[in-house]
Amino acid sequence: MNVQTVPRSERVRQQVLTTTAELVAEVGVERASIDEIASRSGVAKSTIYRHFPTKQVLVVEAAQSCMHIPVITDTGSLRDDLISCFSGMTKASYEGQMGDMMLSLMDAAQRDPELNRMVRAQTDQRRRYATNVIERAIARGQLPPDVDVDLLVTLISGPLVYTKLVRRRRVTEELVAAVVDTVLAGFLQER
Amino acid sequence: MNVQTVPRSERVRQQVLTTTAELVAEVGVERASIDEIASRSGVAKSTIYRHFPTKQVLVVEAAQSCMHIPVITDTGSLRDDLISCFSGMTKASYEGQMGDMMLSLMDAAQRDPELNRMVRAQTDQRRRYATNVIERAIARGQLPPDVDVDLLVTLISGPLVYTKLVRRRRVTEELVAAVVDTVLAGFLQER
DNA sequence: TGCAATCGCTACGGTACCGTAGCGATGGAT
DNA sequence: ATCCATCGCTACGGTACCGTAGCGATTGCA
Repeated sequence: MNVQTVPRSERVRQQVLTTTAELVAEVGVERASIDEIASRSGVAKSTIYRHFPTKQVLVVEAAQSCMHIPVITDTGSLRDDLISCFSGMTKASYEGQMGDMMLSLMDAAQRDPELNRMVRAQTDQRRRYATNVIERAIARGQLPPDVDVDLLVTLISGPLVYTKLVRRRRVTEELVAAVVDTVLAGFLQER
Repeated sequence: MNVQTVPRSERVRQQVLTTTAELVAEVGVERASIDEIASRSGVAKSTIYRHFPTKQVLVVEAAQSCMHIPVITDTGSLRDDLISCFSGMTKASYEGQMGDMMLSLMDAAQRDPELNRMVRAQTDQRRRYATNVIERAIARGQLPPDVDVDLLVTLISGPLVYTKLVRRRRVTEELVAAVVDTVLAGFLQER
């Protein structure tokens, strides 16, 4: 059917990865067992071990496979770019499957060096996106050059993450806008 | 030695609870086993089951046993009260043992109704403390009466929780002050 | 000092999971 | 149509954990 034939091996591999992500989202990293992944995915356990040497590796790859990259805009308006940036990151990190996996991944990362590197890399990447947006605004003179960029990023990221992971509420576009507006107002006034 | 003799039963019970908290802080809820708690605490496994019917109950009680209540001040200064309030809550919830337990507790709470009730009760309690401080300030006319209290609490709590749980950095008194100052500045200017 | 409650110890049955192995079946490229 | 890589299936050894049971030892109060 496909003009571009997908290798059988790759199909199986993807099936295992998506099933793993589903199960981790449901029951967490620790309670997600290879046996369950096997029976759910229809892929034999032995086949899973032919693709992934261990459960840790499988979980890490599964998590990576469903991390989307947010789109970064450059409209010239700091406010709009920030809202767009953080809305995108929220969708990518805290909605759907990824949202259900996040807490368990972060917990497991406290004890699994491999997972830890992945989670931290992801966090740093997110912060870098925001930092870039802010530094462009500084270059345009929309923010004073001595602004505490790190604090600014934390002040915006924090409430969104907190709303999702601690309060377990949806992070709406309105919330993102309210957070950005209030924080920017605070930063612009304070000096 | 003690004038007030502590019942033997109570000593053992406390020993089990503190050991459980320690182990959960180390390896998380899922990997904390009764056998390990028994050998670490020096309390026999059979004795543990004489006190706690199941592991879930034990974990819940252990977590509750090391939740401290922050002291709430009322100095008349909104800024100072907020800083004091959130510094206290940070110490109580995100430092020491509790800090190491938090992520795993929140993750486990996603699947354990008992734990979930406890974590949410704790979160709500924290928010109520902050809400009270803010409403006192509104009564004093230090904030406009139509302030979005919920958003304000989220804007302050969020960055602190994010700093601790996601970035895994210490929440310093300076950070609390910087967050409170910036957020308050944003709220006071915005109208 | 005696007695009843409580404890520690050891062992057990049952379950769930990990990761491996062997073998027959399948499927897709040639 | 053939053939080799890949798969599914079943079974296994080993480990870890849960929660229970029985019994002898200890503790602390009377």
